[in-house]
Amino acid sequence: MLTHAAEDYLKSIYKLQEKGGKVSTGILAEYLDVKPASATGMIKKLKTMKLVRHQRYRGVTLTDAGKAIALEIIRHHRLLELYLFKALGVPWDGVHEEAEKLEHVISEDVEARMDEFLGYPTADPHGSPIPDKNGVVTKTAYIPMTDLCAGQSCIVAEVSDTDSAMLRHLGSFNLYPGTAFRVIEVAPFEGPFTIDIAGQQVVIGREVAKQIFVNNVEG
Amino acid sequence: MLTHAAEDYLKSIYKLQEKGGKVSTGILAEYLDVKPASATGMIKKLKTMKLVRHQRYRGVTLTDAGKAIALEIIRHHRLLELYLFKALGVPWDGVHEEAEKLEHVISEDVEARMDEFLGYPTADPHGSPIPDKNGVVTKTAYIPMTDLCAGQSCIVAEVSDTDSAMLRHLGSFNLYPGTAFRVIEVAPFEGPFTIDIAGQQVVIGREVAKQIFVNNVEG
DNA sequence: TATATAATTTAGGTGTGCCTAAAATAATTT
DNA sequence: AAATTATTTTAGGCACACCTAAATTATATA
Repeated sequence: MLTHAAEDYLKSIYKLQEKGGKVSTGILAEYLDVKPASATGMIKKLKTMKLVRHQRYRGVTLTDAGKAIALEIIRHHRLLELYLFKALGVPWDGVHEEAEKLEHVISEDVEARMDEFLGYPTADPHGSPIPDKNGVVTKTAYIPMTDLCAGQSCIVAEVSDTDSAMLRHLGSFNLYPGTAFRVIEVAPFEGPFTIDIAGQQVVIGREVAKQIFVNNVEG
Repeated sequence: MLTHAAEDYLKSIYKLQEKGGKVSTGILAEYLDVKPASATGMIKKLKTMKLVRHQRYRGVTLTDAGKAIALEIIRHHRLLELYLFKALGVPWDGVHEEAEKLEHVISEDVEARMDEFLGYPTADPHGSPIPDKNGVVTKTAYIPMTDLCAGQSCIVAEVSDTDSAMLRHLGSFNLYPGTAFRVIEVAPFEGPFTIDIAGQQVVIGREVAKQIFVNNVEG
């Protein structure tokens, strides 16, 4: 069995390589809030286990074995998030933190039971896809909210799950995956978005909008 | 926050001192499957944190602070066992192992939600009492099954939770806390018990009987 | 091309929790 | 009381996952 830290590294490498191919030690270290030297050390360890490929100064990539483990951990995480949300009513801005600890500890048996209870779901409370038992992820190309123009309407598909204060903020006006809204105005010079959610007008800043991805864009 | 290992030590000291007052380093080490020298090391650490009292060669005891933490961990453990059993259908011979890992990781918030879901229960699937939020345990003096005589009937109150093979065995003839049975025969010279469970005759050996505690003895 | 800057790796160190082997202490037996 | 046995403690080590500081290597700028 791998250590928790090793699992976290694999998961992080997977996420970073999704948007950018090879992952540099520095980026990885920053993502994990760890010094680059620590990341180098773990990369070496993972390399001896044949879970990553690595060339000095050229970044890391996951091997198939490494990717399989990363996807398993991500599956644990997202199923847990959804379970905590639906079965225990944990608010959506709290599930990430909780799942972060549980994901390393839950057995395959308990995971399968949660999966069954939830009816074999495909997305977590933030809209991120849940890999299936075999590690297959169905990823859809969502549109960044920042690409929207005034007059367009859409449905929220996915929201970044890392910043719980932002999630509380979005929750306060019911902006969840599945929620529909229409863009009323986009202020010039990288300004904020004014949108209409079920008749309510809400202003959303650029930084927040960057974390929101949408679907079914019309108009 | 304490380390997982430290929490396990506190929990073990609590359980051992329940039946025997002061706990020797050797007994503690054996219970935790660790060398005595390792136990000495942890005891020293816990002493500097004022969680235990210790005199060389005279054993350890928990301080009030240490006891409070031990009871909190035990509460986590037993609530988790019951939750896994009732909400997710994990078989009773598997919940102990699973809870052992989860107890160190679950938040107070999730625990409170499980407690609410379960209707503020007072015993886990093995009949062990669940301490309340303030660390108060209502312990009842149960009777060891080995004290029973032929002709007596009773209700199962509690069963040791550590040996999962034995739990599977007991489960196979529906011997759970709450199950009623009547002693038909006790073989002489420390022999086995023959009992009647809902019309079925079952033979239970001494070693197994030692792990069973009963209630409401009649006849 | 030489030099400055940034990224990466090496080297050495910390705290935790475990280990073994040997020494010290206490309890038990003769 | 002395010797044996068992328990407990000390001493020294190991693996893990992190750290800082310095050296190396690559990239960008003058």
